[in-house]
Amino acid sequence: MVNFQFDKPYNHQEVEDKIYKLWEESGYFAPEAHQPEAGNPNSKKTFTIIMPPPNANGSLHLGHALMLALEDIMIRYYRMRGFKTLWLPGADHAGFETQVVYEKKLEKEGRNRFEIPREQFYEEIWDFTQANKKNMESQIRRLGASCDWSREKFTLDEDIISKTQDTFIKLYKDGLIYRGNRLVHWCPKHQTGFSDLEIIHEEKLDALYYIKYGPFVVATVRPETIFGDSAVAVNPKDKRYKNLIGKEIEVDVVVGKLKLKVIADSVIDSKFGTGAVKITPAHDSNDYEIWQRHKKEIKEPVEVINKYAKMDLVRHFPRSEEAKKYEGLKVLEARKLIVEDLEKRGLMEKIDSTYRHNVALCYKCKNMIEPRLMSQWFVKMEPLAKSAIEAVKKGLPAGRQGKIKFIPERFKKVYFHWLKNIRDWNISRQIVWGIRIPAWQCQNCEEWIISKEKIEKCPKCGNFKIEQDKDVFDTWFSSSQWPFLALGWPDSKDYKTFYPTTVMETGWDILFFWVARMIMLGIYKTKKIPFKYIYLHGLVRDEFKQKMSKSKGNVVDPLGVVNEYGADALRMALIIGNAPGNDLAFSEDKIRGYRNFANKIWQASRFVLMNANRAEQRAAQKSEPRQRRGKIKLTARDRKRLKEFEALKKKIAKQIESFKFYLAAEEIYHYFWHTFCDKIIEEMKPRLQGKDEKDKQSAQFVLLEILRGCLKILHPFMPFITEEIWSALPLKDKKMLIIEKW
RNA sequence: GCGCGCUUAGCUCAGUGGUAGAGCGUCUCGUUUACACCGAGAAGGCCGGGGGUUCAAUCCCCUCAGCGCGCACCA
Repeated sequence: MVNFQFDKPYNHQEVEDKIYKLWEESGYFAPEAHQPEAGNPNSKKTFTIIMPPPNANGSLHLGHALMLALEDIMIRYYRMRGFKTLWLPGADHAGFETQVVYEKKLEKEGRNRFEIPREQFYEEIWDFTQANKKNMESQIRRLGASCDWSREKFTLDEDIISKTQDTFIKLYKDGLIYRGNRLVHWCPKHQTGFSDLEIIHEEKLDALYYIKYGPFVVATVRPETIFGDSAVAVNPKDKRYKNLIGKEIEVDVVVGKLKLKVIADSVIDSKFGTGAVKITPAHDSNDYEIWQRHKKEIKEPVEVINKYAKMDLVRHFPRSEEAKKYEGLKVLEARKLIVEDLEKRGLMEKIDSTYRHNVALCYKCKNMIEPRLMSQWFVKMEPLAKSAIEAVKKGLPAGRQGKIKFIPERFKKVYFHWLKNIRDWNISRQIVWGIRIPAWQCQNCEEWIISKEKIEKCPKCGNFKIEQDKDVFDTWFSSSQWPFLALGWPDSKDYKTFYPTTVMETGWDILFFWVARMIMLGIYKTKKIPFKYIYLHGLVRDEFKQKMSKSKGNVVDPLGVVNEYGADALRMALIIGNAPGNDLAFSEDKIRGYRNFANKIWQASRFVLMNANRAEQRAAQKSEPRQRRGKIKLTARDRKRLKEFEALKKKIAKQIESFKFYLAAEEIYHYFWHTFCDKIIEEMKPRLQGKDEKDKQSAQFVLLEILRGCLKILHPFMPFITEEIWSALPLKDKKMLIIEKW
């Protein structure tokens, strides 16, 4: 009789932690430890995934669980196929994101980041992320991820910081980074500037004010910016204003009178409003663009709103009593006041209160973005974007590298569209938590010196008052270099062995933030594509297809699910029915279904093993199927069953290799339950009870043979239960299932 | 404004140029010693509307509608 007792029903809680420990102790997560044998056709091939490093500022969510499930399926499959397989885990310091999380914590404690010295603030967040990182790592383990912990990297490891700064320096030397005084998306709450990607647009109902403006009437939603106006613009073809173009006009702006030029620009739509627009280059991005084109005609931008989104007027209108009234008012308060003042003076022509338009908001706090003129470091994107387009369209010319492929393909279009219309990237952030920009400025002559080392003396004017830029990089600037930096570029063995990596698997929501930029900077630094495939998964939503969010209270904690139903069930629930790029509806019913499936596997295995006799067990110890079969004569029907199974195996292999995990998982689920259990086992029952020894042997052989095959196929999807059952199979010199041949 | 996606059984979704599929749910039956986290069976769909290509369309093309989403410097 078989020498094991399976619990009934299957108890994942007793199995999962134990199995993960065994894997980890075995060392098989590292490519060195599962070194494929010679003679294996795949033994020289590598399969590499760099794990998108989760933010070390909280717990894992279902999106992480999906990412881990997908990547672990690939990794386990290719490991079992004899590839040299590396899955490199990491953790992200996640600059701005983490600082915001930490600031919220400070707020609860009644503290504020601006009261804390920079170094102390950094230290505190460091400790905070280290604690979170540990927690996160244990959560990743709970989900069964077979990643190589010995190679884990953190985005603030010393070498990563240093090499990120090197990239900045190289870009600067190549003329791809410049210091630009430009209009930047500024969040008054978070007190930092952003790139174009960190703002969102939302439609809003606002009033459109028609203001008498010298000889014009201009329409604006932001009358409070009138103090900073630099010009008035019309369309060059607009007959109404033709003879005013180029003239200077005088405008009453309550706190004083402004002398402004009338300029012509073709972006002005003569049908909108009155066809005349007041131009405020310091506080509006359109107006800024117009200023860029008409610098010689327009007077310099005047900033009348400060970084707290409050009025800052008096310095521009020192003699005006009215200006004092406005000083320090918040933008909306100032708007109310200026409307009143304009009305008092009879300067308000009319107010259209039904105006719908899009406003820019901070993606994090959803407060209004206040565009500000600021000096920041910008990356010139066009040349980088060009190579990134080529890498997907034609492949890189260097070293005949193939094209990067998208799964699903439709994201290619979105990718191209973004890259073709790309604008320069502001990488300066006015926060503390991140990699310091290696740039120094002479406080005397304002010269910038780019250097990782401290600069003592200005090379231009000889002054000794030099200060380092207080800003840090946009996190995505370092993240964009992650694949090659995490592998120890440029001379590590890992980099040489595993780069370019095979698959980049991540959410489509960070296609621009991360994926596109990894391709750009990867090619720029290494001359190679960073990965061959991009697999983009969708959002995990709740059972009603609602976005999960804390405020809605519909967030599902993956660890809670693991505790109750097991990691294997969770993985199946995340994979099945989830085509790449599509959002997934996640429900408790679904997980329950796959928990039941786990039990089904358990029970069927129990049955097969209880019915395998000693002879069969001895035979099963041989490694080759033909040896295993030995002298057993199979019936025609049994041979057919085995053939069917071989065909299924091939089909599933093909599905996995073409990234159709949702199909592969469903296929094996269906086969195991409704063919193996419902048909094969059922038809074997009378034979196992029968008197015909030969027929019995044939039946026993087929059952065991298909079971072991199913466990292998199932293993990438449901690694815990399959490994546990595998350990009970009667096999001699058995390896762990994780490194068995698929 | 530009672009993308979706519309198939009550729900969530697969799918293929040749008379419709899964899971969950529903209904009926069943306590056969692997499993009630089970088994046997059933009901349930003009595959969003219209047009076209084709011997044949849920699948290809056009168009309309509804929903969702991305990008975007129109005051």
